[in-house]
Amino acid sequence: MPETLGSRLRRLRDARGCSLSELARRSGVGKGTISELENDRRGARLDTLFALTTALDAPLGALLPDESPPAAAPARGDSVAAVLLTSWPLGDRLVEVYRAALAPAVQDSAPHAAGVEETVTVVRGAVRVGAAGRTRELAEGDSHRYPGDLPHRFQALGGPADVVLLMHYPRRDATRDLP
Amino acid sequence: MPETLGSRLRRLRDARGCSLSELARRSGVGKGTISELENDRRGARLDTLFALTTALDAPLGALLPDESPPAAAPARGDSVAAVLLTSWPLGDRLVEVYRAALAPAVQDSAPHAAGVEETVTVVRGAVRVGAAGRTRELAEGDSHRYPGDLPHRFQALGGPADVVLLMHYPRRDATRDLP
DNA sequence: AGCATGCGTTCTGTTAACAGAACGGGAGGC
DNA sequence: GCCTCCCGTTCTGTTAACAGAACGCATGCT
Repeated sequence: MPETLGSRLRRLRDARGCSLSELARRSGVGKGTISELENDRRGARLDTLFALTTALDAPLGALLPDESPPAAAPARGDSVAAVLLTSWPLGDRLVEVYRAALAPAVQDSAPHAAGVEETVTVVRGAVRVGAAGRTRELAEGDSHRYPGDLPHRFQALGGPADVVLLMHYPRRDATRDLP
Repeated sequence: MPETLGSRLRRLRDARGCSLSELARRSGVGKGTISELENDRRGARLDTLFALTTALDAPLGALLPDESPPAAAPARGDSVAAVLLTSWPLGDRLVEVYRAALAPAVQDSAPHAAGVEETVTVVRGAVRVGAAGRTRELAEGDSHRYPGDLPHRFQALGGPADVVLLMHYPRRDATRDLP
């Protein structure tokens, strides 16, 4: 039986020893709504879920598919499998942290939006990475930063490698395009 | 401006260099829907958010209020607040990735177990960090690696700073003391 | 100039999520 | 027995999220 939103909600409510009617009272959400949510007879709006989890003193994530990184579709690439660990806004910018596994084959990457910077830190193995024509060879523990708005390339050397990839996105104005 | 769902969605989309129309095409969500979501003119259903984050290759959490759910309680020193993002075993070793916020005050750290290495990458601000007597000054985007089994020191320069911290433990049973 | 293409916003009709009322059922009290 | 509470489900009318079309505004191309 696949873990559905309704089952998670019911389990959470039961765990709190809270009746459906009482949850309706405390959360301000209608009884019928909760009943049909628990039986997967309808979808939910975000504000509804938020009202429910708040009343149950649980984080919103308690109702969501155990997404976290693993379920989040790994970024594509023939020889790169990247999983987003976290992202957070810093003022008007965005920072993302990936864990990535590199296969020995060469992986070329198209340029990203203007102003993006990437930083790679090798956790296992050795890699050659960087902007096209300016790649660097990194051993375990080494880091390299390069512009992400130019074509760039990943390549593990002598076996698979693991890296941590930091993406640094700039302000949302620049729209320069590339040759 | 207090970080709304619409702003997070727009930032995420911009970060991917994806136009609103293209996101509509890829996700199957109507253009009008996305436009009004980004301008906070309506709330969203969960399935809609899922379709959008999937098309953007991001976890659902990227759109939700920053409740930093899965991670353990922050480890803290006087001027360092670190949150474990992920850890994974590599053979007989262990790698941990932290996101850490540094206050301007100096934070000295006792040596860790022998063989531990740390790598710091600055995400915002500037820091001085490294083994005692051999610290380095890092600007935004810079990285520095140093031995964790010697006394070392963190210090944000000229305001609070954010860093990503990689811990490389030689043995798997090493404890997560920080920093 | 004119026409095309792509962008983001606003408009329009449909559908479904919602609150609350009505319903049926089990557990106690007297 | 009957009455009363509370439970969870189902029904009913309202409201708003939605898809898609229509719109206005840029930029580019001949």
